[in-house]
Amino acid sequence: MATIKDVAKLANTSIATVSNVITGKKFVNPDTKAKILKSMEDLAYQPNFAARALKCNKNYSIAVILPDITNPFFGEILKSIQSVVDKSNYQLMVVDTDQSPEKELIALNKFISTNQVDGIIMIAPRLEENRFPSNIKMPLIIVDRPQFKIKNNFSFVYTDNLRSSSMIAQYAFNSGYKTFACISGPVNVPNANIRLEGYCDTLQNCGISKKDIAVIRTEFTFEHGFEAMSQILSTININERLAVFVTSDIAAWGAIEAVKKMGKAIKEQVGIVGYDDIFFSEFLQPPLTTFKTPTDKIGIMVGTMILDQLEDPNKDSTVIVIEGKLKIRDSI
Amino acid sequence: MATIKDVAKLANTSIATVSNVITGKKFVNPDTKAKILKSMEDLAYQPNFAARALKCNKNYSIAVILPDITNPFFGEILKSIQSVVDKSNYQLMVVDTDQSPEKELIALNKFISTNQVDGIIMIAPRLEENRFPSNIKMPLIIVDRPQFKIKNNFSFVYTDNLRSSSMIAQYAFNSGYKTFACISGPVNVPNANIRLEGYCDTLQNCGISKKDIAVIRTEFTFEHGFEAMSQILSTININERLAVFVTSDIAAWGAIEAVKKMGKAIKEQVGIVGYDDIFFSEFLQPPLTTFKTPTDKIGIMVGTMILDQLEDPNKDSTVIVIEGKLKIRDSI
DNA sequence: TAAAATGAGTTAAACGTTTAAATGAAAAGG
DNA sequence: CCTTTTCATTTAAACGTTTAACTCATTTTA
Repeated sequence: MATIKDVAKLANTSIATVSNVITGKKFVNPDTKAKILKSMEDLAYQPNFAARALKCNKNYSIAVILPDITNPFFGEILKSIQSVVDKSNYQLMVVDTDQSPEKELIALNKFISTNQVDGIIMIAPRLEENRFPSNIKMPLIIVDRPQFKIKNNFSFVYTDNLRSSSMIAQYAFNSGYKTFACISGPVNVPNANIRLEGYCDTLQNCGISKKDIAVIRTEFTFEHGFEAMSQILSTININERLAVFVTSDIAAWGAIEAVKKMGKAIKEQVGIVGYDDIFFSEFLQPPLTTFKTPTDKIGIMVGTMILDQLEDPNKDSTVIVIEGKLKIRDSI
Repeated sequence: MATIKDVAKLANTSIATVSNVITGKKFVNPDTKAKILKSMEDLAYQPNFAARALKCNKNYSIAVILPDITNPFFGEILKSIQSVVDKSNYQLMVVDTDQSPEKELIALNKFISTNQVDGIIMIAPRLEENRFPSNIKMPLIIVDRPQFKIKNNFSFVYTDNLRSSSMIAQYAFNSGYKTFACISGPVNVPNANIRLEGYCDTLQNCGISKKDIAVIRTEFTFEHGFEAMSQILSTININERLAVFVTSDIAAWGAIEAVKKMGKAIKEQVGIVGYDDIFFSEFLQPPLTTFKTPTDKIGIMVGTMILDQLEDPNKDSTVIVIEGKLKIRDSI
């Protein structure tokens, strides 16, 4: 592997001048520059990453910590982040934490202390606010989770889950449903709590008593959605139309299949509304009404923000709320 | 950030001795060692990644280049690779190439020349054999794609797609289907070609003429599967039971929905068999018969192999063929 | 008892960059 | 015509490690 030294020798200049043409931070005589460029070309020279990182205290790497790469929702955000980061010379290091807050913390601490990355993006972390290290010196963006209450210098990019679940409740109520249920995610997922809250509060404003709303907390999977829905149907006596807000599309799909299996009619008897709008939601039978979290916009925002912050280290952290959209299809 | 120098000063030793306890390559007096360990603890010392990388010519990073992170199939493999790499002190750099051979080549060349990674894993690359750079000095593992014909020093981990699609054909034939079709992937995906080949060859051995097998080549998506299946149904006159091999589960799902929409009965009139066995295949209506590519085994194998090769640089490259399994469910 | 071997630790060079400070030739100023 | 300024380039230090070569005290060997 050719080094800057080899280039300098071949071009008959000093290392410093070669460095100057590489970084472009100083003027160098066009002739000299051409000679150096040619030498670099000839030797297929590529600057050594580690040397540069050591000297500049910059690794041109960004960590992305996410709960489950198998979930297309996170995949879409990651892909969208990459689409903007690709245009810079940063690389993404990806860590799948298997939905474990402990693994999130381990990964976070590792990246903070070893300085192998220049910035960190955490997508939908489950770690409790007060367990986040307070001495984080590099840009940290928290995605798909609302701004923390406790003091910090993190950036946030998220959709307003309170508002969206309120819209969902309102839509269900307006569609003539009389009884209501909610199958929400695990209690350690902040957004699962917020969605439940927004749904219930709004229904209450519509005159539905909170204690009449059946609530199940469970994981975001097909099986758990199926299971929870079965349980609701076997518990509740549906005399009137029942609306169920399932706070993730994948679980909503499970719920739909459970309803079908019990021989009930979707929409006529039991309405289902999901959350996220992942790629298959429009293909379900019936197509799932759900709230779209715009993964593409989020990713682009996050990518742009972190590059900005890396560019200008004393740029302030920011909080961005992105607008989602209720996708009305045919399940409620 | 504390450096090795600070640790040495606090422990009242030389930096070399500190380095010796860090690397563990030389014996150091237990007392001294304890003192140093304590100092490291007190200063929350973490070795600087870049310095180490520069000196040792090792970055403790592995690149993973894959076509589409949004596809759970690739996500599962990645996750499984990570599960083993996590136990070492390597990190994964992930690049999504958007199914573009050009982007694959760009990413590959970048990683080869900048030495920011110590090894490369390519999952299901579409790049033509002869376009792979020949001067790759680091371990390269190619996953889910058969061994190249041309000379190289790459490792391969894959399932025998010829054999599995042969099994599929045989199963379809034995199940009493009389007419046959195949909806396979893009022509630049080697496995799509192989699956088609295995299917057709085996049917031919069963006495089905190749020219009687309807073939459509299209992308691996729900929409394309739906589209292709609709086309087949509107073209072919089904007097006898039709078996369709759709070479990816996601497209197979689309195909199922198309059959339903046309008012035909799955299995009785049109049988569908998929490929991959991704997470939702068992939940489809009817549950999809498909060939399971064991993403977990593959990932573990790949992770183990690359760590082995990084450990011992003059270890030979290897070729591993992993056994998959026909998952018989209810769609054919 | 002198010479050789061992053991634990230190010194200093090296990895490949960037960059502040130094150089020295040419241009501008008085 | 000598002094100052400007400009392109070079010299050398620095980033934080690892490691080969060295040191020096202690133990072993003959």
